[in-house]
Amino acid sequence: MIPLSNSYLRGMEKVRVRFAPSPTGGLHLGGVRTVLYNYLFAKKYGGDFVLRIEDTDQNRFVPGAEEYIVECLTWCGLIPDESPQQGGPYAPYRQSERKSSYLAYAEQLVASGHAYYAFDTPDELDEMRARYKSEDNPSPQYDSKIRMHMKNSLTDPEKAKQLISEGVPYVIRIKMPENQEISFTDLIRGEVHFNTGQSDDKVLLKADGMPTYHLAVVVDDHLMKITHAFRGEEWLPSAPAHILLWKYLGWEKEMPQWAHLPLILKPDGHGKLSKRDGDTLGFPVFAMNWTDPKTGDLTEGFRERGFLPEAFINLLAMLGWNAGTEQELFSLDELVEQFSIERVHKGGAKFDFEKAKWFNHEWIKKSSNERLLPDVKKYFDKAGISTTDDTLLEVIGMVKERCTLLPDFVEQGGFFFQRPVQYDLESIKPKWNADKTAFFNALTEKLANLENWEFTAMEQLFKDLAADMHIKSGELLAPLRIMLVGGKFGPPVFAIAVVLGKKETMARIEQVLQQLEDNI
RNA sequence: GGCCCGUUGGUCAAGGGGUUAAGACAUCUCCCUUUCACGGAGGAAUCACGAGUUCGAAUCUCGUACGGGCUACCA
Repeated sequence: MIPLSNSYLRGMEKVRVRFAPSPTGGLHLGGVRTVLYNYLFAKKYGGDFVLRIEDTDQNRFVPGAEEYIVECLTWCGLIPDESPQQGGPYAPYRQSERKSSYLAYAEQLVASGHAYYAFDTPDELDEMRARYKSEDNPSPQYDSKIRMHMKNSLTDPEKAKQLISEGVPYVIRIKMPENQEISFTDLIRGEVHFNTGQSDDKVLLKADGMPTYHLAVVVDDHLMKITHAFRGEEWLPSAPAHILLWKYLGWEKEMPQWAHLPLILKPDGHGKLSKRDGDTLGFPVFAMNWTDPKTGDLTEGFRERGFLPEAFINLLAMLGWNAGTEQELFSLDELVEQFSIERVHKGGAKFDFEKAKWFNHEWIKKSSNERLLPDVKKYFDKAGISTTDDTLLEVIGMVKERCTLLPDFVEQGGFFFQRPVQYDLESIKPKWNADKTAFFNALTEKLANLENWEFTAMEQLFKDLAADMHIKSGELLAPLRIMLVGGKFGPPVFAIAVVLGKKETMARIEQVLQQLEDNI
């Protein structure tokens, strides 16, 4: 933990950050990276990381999505200090459960003249947009120029009172100043300036009584004492409205410091990465598999694709941040220690799946066999190959440098536990002859009598026999490999034979010898 | 359209007035390895453009171009 001396840390106040997803579906790469940067920042300064569920939109609510998000965070090792599941001093952590508290704040804003009631129906809003739409203004907004032509408590206060008493549905909108400069310091971008005349009068409280994101973030960030707000760059345009809200509610001194994170872009750089890109480009964009409860559609996740959480976190961290050194491989602890918000990039990064795989490959190589065991075992189980921990541990050690994704272990190590389903006979048949048959017959005999079943003894025996029979051992090694492994891959042949054991090694040689005889 | 943000090899990027403009992924060549990998050596490849400031600009300023985001009773 670092002393609270940086300029962006106010005094001795405890750092508190939050990740506030809305439970509408799978958790996207960019979402996890936002969590990660939040988490790293909080932990670096000994602060708290809170998970708050922004389920204010009943229409978009998807059952199971919240549980899914929690599971993703657990898989990644980014455990919140406070959440709907664990609770905490500022519970509840689901905005739907805090519904009752927002109305008062919205009304306070109306009372102070910073917000107003609006009664326009969706159809009337459409009509307004259609009416003001022009080439110069393709998307008209409900703003300071237009609001006086609409149905609200600004245009007709008496009527508004009446409508409310009659129970006519209404929304509460913020009254954006006509022409006011708003500046703030973004931790990543520096000074950012806006003119309020460009922003619309955003709805703060919806007709169903639920707050919109705009009201809910500021109220909850305030109530939960959030000190630093990290979110995607797509929120930058609405930041002025949020800043105004902090001011109008009288909380300006406690406003969190903002940091708008760069976006993660499609590999071709056109637009932000979305769920559909994963489907078309052949790589996952979600952290874990997500099944849409309505359609039943499955979208693949990094976890199921065979990524280690360590690698997933690592590659995400490097998408928009680096330590300024040549180090690229970081554990979560190292990231916590070295992360610095000032080294986060301003520009979006195009996602490169090849590099992502490289990170996983590196993490597989540097992880202990014991660490890998449970994950690898799952894939063997899934393939219906039974293993024993002792042997699997050994096999993992032998093949891990050849594995990029977890499922590769089955491909690279399956033959240790099961006879190959197919033998690549084609690559040995052309050069096969009676001498070689004789050699392998002699070999099995000698092997049967070999007392110490270990690498050098076997290799010596093999070479001596080849020399005796005047055959180059190089021409013999390839067939032997195929007999044991099925194809031209894998660790050194004699190392494989050691693990296979005498009985199985000889059985495989004899089996293929037989097949060769039948075939030629 | 308007507003905002951005721009160093194909990709991630270091570098913040004077550098042969790091490193990694991918790619190519070679070495190691009687397989596949790992590993090692090397190659090709970059400061969007135009002005300005300066003895000197990838670095500072301004324009332009291009890219992205936002422009909902979604977040």
